[in-house]
Parts: sequence; structure tokens; C-alpha cells
Amino acid sequence: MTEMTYDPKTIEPKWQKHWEESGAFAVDEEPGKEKYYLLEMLPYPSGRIHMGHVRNYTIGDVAARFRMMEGVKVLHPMGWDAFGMPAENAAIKHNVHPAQWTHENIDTMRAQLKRLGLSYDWSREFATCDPDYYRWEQLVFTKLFERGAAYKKESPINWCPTCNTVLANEQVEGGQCWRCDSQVEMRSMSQWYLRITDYAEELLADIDDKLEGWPERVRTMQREWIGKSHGANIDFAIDGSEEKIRVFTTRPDTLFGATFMSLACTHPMVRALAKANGQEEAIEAFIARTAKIDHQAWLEGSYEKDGVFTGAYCINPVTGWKMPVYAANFVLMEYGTGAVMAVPAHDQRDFEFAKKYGLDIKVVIQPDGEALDAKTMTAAWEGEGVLVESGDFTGMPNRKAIDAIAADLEKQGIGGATTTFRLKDWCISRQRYWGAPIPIIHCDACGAVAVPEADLPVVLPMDVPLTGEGGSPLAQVASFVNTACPKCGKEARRETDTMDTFVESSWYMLRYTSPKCDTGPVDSKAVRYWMPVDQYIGGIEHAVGHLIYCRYFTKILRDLGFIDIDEPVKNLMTQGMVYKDGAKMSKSKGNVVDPDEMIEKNGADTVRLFSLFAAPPEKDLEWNDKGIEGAYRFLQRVWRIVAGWMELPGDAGECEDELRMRHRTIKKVTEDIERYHFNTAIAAIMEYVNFLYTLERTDISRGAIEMLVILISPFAPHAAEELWRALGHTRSTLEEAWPVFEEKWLVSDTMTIIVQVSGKLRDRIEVPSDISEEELKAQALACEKVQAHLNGEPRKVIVVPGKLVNIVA
RNA sequence: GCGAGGAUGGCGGAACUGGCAGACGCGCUGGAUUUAGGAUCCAGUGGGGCAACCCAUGGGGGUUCGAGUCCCCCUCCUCGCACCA
Repeated sequence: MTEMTYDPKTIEPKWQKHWEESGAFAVDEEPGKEKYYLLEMLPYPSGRIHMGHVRNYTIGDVAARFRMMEGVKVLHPMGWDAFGMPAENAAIKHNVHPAQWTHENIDTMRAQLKRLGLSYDWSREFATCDPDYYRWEQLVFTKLFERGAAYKKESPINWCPTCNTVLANEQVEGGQCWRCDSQVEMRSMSQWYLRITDYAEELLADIDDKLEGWPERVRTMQREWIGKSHGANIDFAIDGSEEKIRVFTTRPDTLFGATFMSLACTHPMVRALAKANGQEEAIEAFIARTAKIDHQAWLEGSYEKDGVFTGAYCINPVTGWKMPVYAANFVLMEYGTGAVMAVPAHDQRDFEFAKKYGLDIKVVIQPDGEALDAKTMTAAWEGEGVLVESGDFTGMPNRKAIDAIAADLEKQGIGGATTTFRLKDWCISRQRYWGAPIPIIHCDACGAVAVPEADLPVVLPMDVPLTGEGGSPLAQVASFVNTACPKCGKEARRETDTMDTFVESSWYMLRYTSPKCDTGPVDSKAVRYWMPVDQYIGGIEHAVGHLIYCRYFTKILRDLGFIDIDEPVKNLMTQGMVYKDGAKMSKSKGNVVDPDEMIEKNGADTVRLFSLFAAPPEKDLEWNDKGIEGAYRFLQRVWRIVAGWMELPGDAGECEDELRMRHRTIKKVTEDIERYHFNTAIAAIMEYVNFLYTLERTDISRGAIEMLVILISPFAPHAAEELWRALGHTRSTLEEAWPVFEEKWLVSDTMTIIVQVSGKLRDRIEVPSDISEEELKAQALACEKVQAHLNGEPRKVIVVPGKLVNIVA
């Protein structure tokens, strides 16, 4: 006999234990049977789970349980993105080892997730800080290194001169070190890169061809991030020298208006040019002050546009003019060639720069119906027009001139059409401890040598002093650094950089298919069965970072022969952020809501239901726990009607009204779950419950009651399981088939038609469903309210069958 | 600054394709029940107006028989910008 009172505290642990002991969610490949791989982005073990996690994993859990009930093999794994900076910071602050801190957090968070009743196959769990995991990305790295796809180059990093260490952007606050407030500097350091740009074309093309199941928003962001642009390379000879400066421009049509040149301050020719022209001091001062620009100001573009003359001139190849060569702080070495031909008349930034330094402005494009004059213009003209003062190209529309001038340059051997990408190679070097060691050995004789496969993994040593000062922690551990060269056997030094944690999260979805595989990163048979991920769910903030890296890694693993798929994720669903008091929930802001407290008070089913009911998954959610009472009340209503029915289980016959309502609800709930509109699916179940409450208890059929329990089961699995067993079933709700609605209960003999006059609602009429258009029109016109708003004959009558009649007065 | 989104009652949201704006829930109001409190059940609830009606989807314009939905301009908010994960 079921208790009349809903008591989640008793039933939730009971069913969680049951699922765990019966291995309810453990799956294996079953060739020939349909599979569904459902994955939520793996969490960083930061301490305790927060509402964002609850939301993310509940969304996934409903989808997983729904698919299970559709009879499909569902892979639904969970694990930990366990390397990263917070563990190292905690170690420095509290003198606890990052490994200990991480594992304690994992234990806490795992227990919290289990209290939510999530349907994970815990037998596949792993943490990315486990050597059995990261050894495989070390292997991949060595293979990429051998192919030249992993390489080292100099690049700038944030450097705190007091702590004598590298800082992440996040550790720089207002241009100062977060620990000691020293002014942060930019320093050049040799770092490891992965050649993701080799895959730029494929990553771009596959967005169109293979990611139809991704939100358009994310696809657009990725296209922009990869940033393919067409343009031309052009060589400018340096006056009085054999050397040339190559620029990339998207606007070769403005070449005749190029009056000066801007170089990135890190451009390799800047120092040499300045030295040759006696501008050394000015340039050094400029480089130093550019290095001090705050990262935040850089992002906002709120820093002062600044430049210095190098003393050198180059020659415009089409006009022969001498163009002064400047170093400018807004030119990026990472994009194009690090050199920009400046056309002040037709580029706003160049215009402002020219005004500031008194440089020539030359109009070469005249827009239709306007006459630009360099002397009077107050802003650059960046739009279209016809070329003027442009040699043989004068009179040509500028669109056409883009290709024509590029072709001409190619003929002359001084450039030509090309494409460039905004996408940069991926810097994976971190001068930090808590990460996967980069498996390279530096030998004075042999150079950088990959650690041989037999010697992998390069295990991260445990006994390392962490102070937050003095550079890379691993570099300070002699027993780690000193080793023998694998090639010549002479004394050599290990690489002390560790890998960006995005490397771990780039391939974990593949590892879940065969987490224990010890012969390679993955078992190809398991990958063939489970991959790709059918549904991936995670925050929109990963739209470009992680979600490009994991696509890239899949392509790498394919080209290394480990797998034979091109894309890891078929369908993506991006959930919105969870806010409280207008800000993203975070410990530092003190606006976190602890899910545990809420589970303790109301039960996991209530917390799950509420987090889904509050907003659709894609939308940001402003957290307000007022409404949680409503979710709890609703579950009590469900409980009472089912338990109440069981008190008087006389099986009433199924009446027509009830069957109509039942099938309408099945349709709505099923379709809404499929499109991830869980809030409206829950609303439909609420309406169904409200309907059942309008019936006499004795008029409610067993079918109506059982349908309710089944429909609620993905959302509130514990309560559903308890009620289902109480109804006399011996199997879990998960083993029941998801109900199918019958069309015949959805059609009706009559329908309501809206009657509008000039688009304004004036009346409703009830008509037979099979009414003719003529008859419908006649009935609508006959309405009293229509006549009242109509003087004379209508101009027009619009009939939308099944919906409305609009009479245009 | 660049790129991508968003804005609907007192609150969270609904309206999937241009067709009844505000489903469902919270809150509030009234009633029933109760020794009382709580819980529960029922009804009402965008604004104005006695009513007929009128006004309302961040602001302004436009397209259309008809616009929350499509187009243009503006305001505010959020996310990302490559070392937070």
C-alpha cells in the first residue's frame, strides 16, 4: 500500500540505490541494435555542483531516459575534466596537493550528482588527470610532432616581474598581477603549438556539410572564428634595400590610395628598419609601452591608437610613391602577414592614424552621386564606388577591381589573390604544474626529441613545490628535468611545459566509448558502434573554443588512423547560463545556490522539475527559488491523485473526454521532449493533472493514471518509479515503452474559427470540421459583431482554412 | 572595438511555420474547509472603461488583409574574443 503522503526523502535514496545495484544504466555495444550517445559537457571538479550543472545534467537526463524508453541503447557517461589552474591555486593558497584537492572535489560532486538520480553509466567514469587517460594524448602529441604538426615558436605571454611567473589572462586584473598587483608585462617565450590551421578549410567546409544538427548561432560563430577572407598579398620594396615587406589586404582595389605602411610591433623587420634609420630609441620605447597595454583594454579596443615612424620608406608598386613605414600598436602579427598597407581614404582606422600623424590621404574610390575630397572628408569611405586616379583601372567598379588588380599583381610577380584565416594555431603550452606533461626531451645534440611510445606516459611527478613564483614549477624539479636523450643517450632535459586542459576535453567523448582500452586512445570497434555523439549538451560559452578543438582533434585522430569519423558531434544543444541577481552564479560574487540544500528540503525530483520548468534549455535563466514550491506542490498533486485512485481502485471505463485529453497530452509531451521544450512538456502534464482533478475519482480509469506516471517518469524518476511499482508493476518505468498517441482521439467534429474584421478579432464561431470555404465565409459575414464593424460591402475576405476568416472593410 | 544572441503582465515564461498575445507556474485577491496556523480545494487576476470598446510584446519607422514573429534605425542586457573551465 502506498503512503498517501509524498515523501521524497524516503523514496529517492531507495531508488538511487536500486539503480546503482542493478546496474540500470550500464551499457555495452550490441551490434545491430540502434544506439544513442547522449553527452553533457564534462564538469571541472571545482568543489561543489552549482545550478548550471543541475540544469545541464537534468536536461541530459530527461533526454536519456526518454530515449531509453524508446527502446534504444543509450550511452550516457560522466567523468571529470580534472586538470587546471584552480587546483594549483588552491594548492598555493591552502598547501594541499592539487591531486588531493581534485579527488576530494570529485568525490563530493559525484555524490551530489548521484543524489539527483541521473542515469549515468558510472562504470565508464574517468578523470583526465589519470595517467591512463593523458598518456594517449601524449602519444598523439608525439605523432603530431613527428609530422611537424606540433611545433615550437616564440609568442607573447603575460609576465609578472615580481612573482617571476607567467599569468593567465584571468590572472591579470586591470593590467596588474592578481597576487602582487605588479604591472604585468608582455614577454616573448618559446611555446608549443598545434597546427590547427592545416584544418581550417575542412573545419569550415564541414560546418555547412556535417553540422546540420547544430544551432545556427554556433555555426555562424564558428565560421566567423575561422574567419576565411579573400584578398591579395602584395610585396612592397623597401626604399634603398633589396628587402620587401609583404602585406595581406582584403581591399587590393584601394592599392592606388595606399600612402603609408603599418607594421605590428612584433614584426621581424621593425627593429632592423629602425636601426638602419637611426630610430632605434623611439622604436624600443614604443615596443615597451605597447607591451604594457592591458589585456582588457586591448579587447575593448579602448587603448590609444599609437604608432612610431621607423625611419624607413617603401615603394607603392603601382604609383611609385615613397610610403613611410610605421610600427602601429593595433596591427596584429597573428593575422595576415603582420603588415598593413594603409589606405586612409578608405579605411577608418588608417584615416584616424593619418590625421593623427599628418600623413597623406588619397581618394581612389568615388561613391555614386558624391564627390569625396581628401581635404574635407571627416571619415573614411569604406563603401562601394568607382575607381579614380588608379592607372589602367580608373573607371572600374571597385568590386571588379579587387580581382582585376590582384590578377595584375600576379602577372607582375609582386603578389596575387590569396585567402587568409583568422584562425590561429593553437598554443597548448602552459608553464604550470597541474596538467599533462608535454612528452618532449631537449638534447643539445639532437634538439627536441619526442619521448618514445614505450616510455609513455610521462607521469606528472607528485612531489613538486608550488609557490606561484619563479616560473614553471616542473622546471624546478631536477629529478624530473634531468634525463637521457632517447636518440643519443647523452644528458638531456625534459620539456617542463604542460598541456592546455582543452586538449583533454577535446577527445574525452571518444574515450568514453572504451575507457579502459590499454592498446591505444580508443578501441576502434567501440568507436564505430557509439560515435558520433548523437546529442551533446553544454553551455553556449563553449561555442568557439572547446567546440572547435574537439572537432579538430577528431580529424587529427582520423588522420593518424585511430578512428574513421570526421566529426564528433551530430546534434548540439546549447543551454543558457544560470544567473542570480543579474550576474553569473559564482563563488566570488556570493550568489551561488547550493543544490544540495534544495534537494534536502524538497527532494531531487522537485529540483529537477523546477530547473526544467523555469525556462526552456537554450535560454538564460535568472534563478529565483520562489517557484520551487510550485514544483513540489505539483508532485504532491500527482502523488495524491495516483495514491488516491489506488485507495478506490475500481476500474472505471475509459470515457471519451478523458481519452481525448490523454492522447492530446501524449502528443504534446512527446513532441516537446523531442524539441527540448521541457517547460511546455511539463505544463502539458500539469494541464492533464488539472483535468484529472475535475473528474470524480471513481470515473478515472487505470489507463489514465498509468499514463500520468509514465509521462512524468523522465522528469521525476524517483516518484514515478515508486508509484509505478505501487500500481502493481514489477518492471521499471524505464523498461516500459514510451506511449504513442492515436490520431483518432485528436480529431473532432467541430472547430472554432476566429472571425476578424480588418485583422481585429471580433467574434468566434463554432462550425463543422468539414465545412466548405463558401459556407464558412457566409457564416462569418452573418455574425452580428461583424456587421456592426462593417459599413457596406467588404473589400476582400481572407479565409485561412481551419483557423480564421478575415473580413477587410 | 570585433563576432554572436536577447528584451512579452508584479515575477519565470507560452504563442513551433506571419493568424485568438499572456498557456502553465509563482505571487496576489476572494471563497470553502480548519480550534488555530499550515496544508488542501474552488474562483478571479495585463492596463483603462459602467459598457460598447480602446490600449498593450524595450523605443521609433516600414512591409502585410493581419506583425511578439519579417525588414530598417535606435536603446539596454548577456555570451565569446584564443592562458577560466
